[in-house]
Amino acid sequence: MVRQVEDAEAVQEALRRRVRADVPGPEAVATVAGFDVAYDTDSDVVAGAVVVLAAPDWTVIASATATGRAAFPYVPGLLSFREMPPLLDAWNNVLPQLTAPPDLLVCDGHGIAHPRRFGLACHLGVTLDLPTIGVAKTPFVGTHTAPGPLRGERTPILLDDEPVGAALRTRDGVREVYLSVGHRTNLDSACRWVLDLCSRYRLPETTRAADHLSRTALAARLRSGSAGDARSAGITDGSR
DNA sequence: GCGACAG
DNA sequence: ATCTTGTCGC
Repeated sequence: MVRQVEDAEAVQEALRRRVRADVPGPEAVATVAGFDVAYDTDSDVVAGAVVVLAAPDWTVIASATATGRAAFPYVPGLLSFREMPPLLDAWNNVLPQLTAPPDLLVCDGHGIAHPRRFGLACHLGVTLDLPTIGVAKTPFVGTHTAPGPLRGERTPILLDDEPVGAALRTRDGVREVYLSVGHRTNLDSACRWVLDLCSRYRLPETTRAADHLSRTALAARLRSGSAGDARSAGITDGSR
């Protein structure tokens, strides 16, 4: 497993140079995709989910899941190697439902706020070559002070004296979220769109919908035994 | 050397 | 991530 870790870190070092974290973000966002993975710790079964929401009210217009077995352990700093396989499978399942790629991707976890500046959001963004933001529920690396209590207030997350993300208050009085650029956008734009996605709850609608779907898919997969049918193959119908 | 450590 | 009861608040 030591070897597995060293290889993964080498892959990160190689791919990190493709990350674009200081470029203009999407001007307009017609559709945004949310990504999440649910786990069954006993069986090692995982379920990845992708949801696509449409502006301006972020209604779910498409979604898909994919289930499988975790092929990589959870190692802090190497989360993407655990979550990318189910997420890419779910992505491939949702693509046929779309007429155009989403303008923005939002995933659970960090982007460049990462020990090697290459968190899950970077890996996903670089792989799919689309604007991507990482939104995490807890800090990972760097330091920050508490932002003010009102929606929209934010403070920088500093790592080696560099701003790599923001602690952002998405609703008045709630605990902040920790966001960072994944790929092809910048911090201001990322904060702007995350706030737009948080009109009712602390977490973005993308995260909530993807989280719900991944849990549902995992439960369904655990309920209906072995591989072979459409569900265990990961083929799920999109909403509409 | 000793902890901390996204999900 | 996941395991879990009650409880506070809109």
